[in-house]
Amino acid sequence: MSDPVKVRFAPSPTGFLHIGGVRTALFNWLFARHHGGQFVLRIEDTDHERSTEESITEILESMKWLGLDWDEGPYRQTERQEIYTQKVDQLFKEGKAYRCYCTPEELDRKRNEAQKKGLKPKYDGTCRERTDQLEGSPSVIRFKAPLEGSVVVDDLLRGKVVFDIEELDDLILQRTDGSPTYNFVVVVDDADMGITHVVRGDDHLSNTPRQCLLYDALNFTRPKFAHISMILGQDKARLSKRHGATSALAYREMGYLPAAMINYLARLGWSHGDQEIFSREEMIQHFSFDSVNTSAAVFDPDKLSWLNEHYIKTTPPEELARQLEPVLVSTGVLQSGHGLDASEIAKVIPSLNERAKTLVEMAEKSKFYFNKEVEFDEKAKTKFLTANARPLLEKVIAGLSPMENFSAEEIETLFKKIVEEEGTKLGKLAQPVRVALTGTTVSPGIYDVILLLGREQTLVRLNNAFQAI
RNA sequence: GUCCCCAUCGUCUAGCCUGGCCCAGGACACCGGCCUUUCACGCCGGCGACGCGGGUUCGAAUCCCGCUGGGGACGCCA
Repeated sequence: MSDPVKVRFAPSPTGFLHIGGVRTALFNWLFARHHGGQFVLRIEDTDHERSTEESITEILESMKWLGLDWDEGPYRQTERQEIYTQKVDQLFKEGKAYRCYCTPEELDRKRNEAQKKGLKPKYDGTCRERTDQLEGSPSVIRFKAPLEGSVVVDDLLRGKVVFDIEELDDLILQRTDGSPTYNFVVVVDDADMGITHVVRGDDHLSNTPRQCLLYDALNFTRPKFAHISMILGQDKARLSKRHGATSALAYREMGYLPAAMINYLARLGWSHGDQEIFSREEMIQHFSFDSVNTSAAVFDPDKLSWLNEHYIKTTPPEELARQLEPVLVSTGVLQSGHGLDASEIAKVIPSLNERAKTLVEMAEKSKFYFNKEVEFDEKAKTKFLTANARPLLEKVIAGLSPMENFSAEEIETLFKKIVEEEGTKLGKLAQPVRVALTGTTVSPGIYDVILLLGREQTLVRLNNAFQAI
């Protein structure tokens, strides 16, 4: 809790928010919360071509779902045009920027040529020293960067990273249409918003020296940088759609809990000794860049799944019920407007939370409880609801009907007694009953099922099965 | 191609900064067993790594150099 900290997450709205973005957001958020600082959300929508409103909506929805709350924003760069124009003018007047009339085609050609010769494909400075103004010709504004020396980027995670200025070129600040480019706005915005620490993906490290030069040219103090590693797919290639689901909301649809997602992503690159399970409070308390790894990490769906199972098991039933409810509706187990409240839904959870890896799985397994009509699995029916089962079911019905203390203990005593009388095994009795009550061979413990359904419903289902044989 | 980053079990990681406590610890996955009314859960056990080559040192996973490998950047994308 030393100096005030202000960080930001700045996604571009050109698609859904993916896992890698979430982790960047999370590290920013954790750092801010740990230091009692500010977390800003800024939408980098300077690319008119590809930015969409739907993306913005989805990004906000993802952040909310994951509980990554922001203190300022969401700012949108398209609404801040004025300040960019002003800063470009400033650089222009100070001789730190110039007009460039090279066409994209020309530049493309030069780049290819340079690359063919094995040279760095950078801008050759054709317009850097030109003094004439070509009225009416389209032009961009470029930054007149220093020509020699080196830039030292001081990274919190990697130490001092040195770049030779000769590797850099005069980047474009403003496009032909007058809109600013990323490397420029990011500097202006971060400085203007008072960002103290820029925490972002590794892929931005090589942009950083250019940005440092811009900070210097604009007389801004450079923020501190922390470039976190990227997330890779199982084949060690950059994580993309072909590795499966990469959008945050896709995980919500698949029935993952935000707590599991957050815990998983936090441990991807960050650690605190051998601890694997972290509450939000613990993460915030322990988070530090001192314990953040710099090597790239492979996304492991199995471990995410394990964490999801863990949180399904340990979240209090009523709380989990609130997260399960929309899934019950989306999977069609319940109709919207079902009228059940969380406490009613929560009743099935204790019997299911050790058997479901996701909320979707849990919803499917809870059908027997919410649907009054038993949906029979044909194979289960022919295998277990047989003539042999008839006398067994009959005894269960006879035993359950008058039972005074309708409890698991009493039911168990009854089952044991029937097994003994019939000279059979518990499995031979439990399976037919299970099929009669749930329609399938797989369910929670049979006594739990009976208790859950209640005596009345149990007897109805047992009788139906009995008569159908 | 050039520049930059990275390198411990299949995967996530602890250890590395401040060499000996590490013939390397934990977790996921996998395999075997136990428990058992189904399916799971759980419990117990097993398999499994310091990329390679040079140094420095009494001693290196830990420090230095090279190599190799992986990733990233080089856009009027962000």
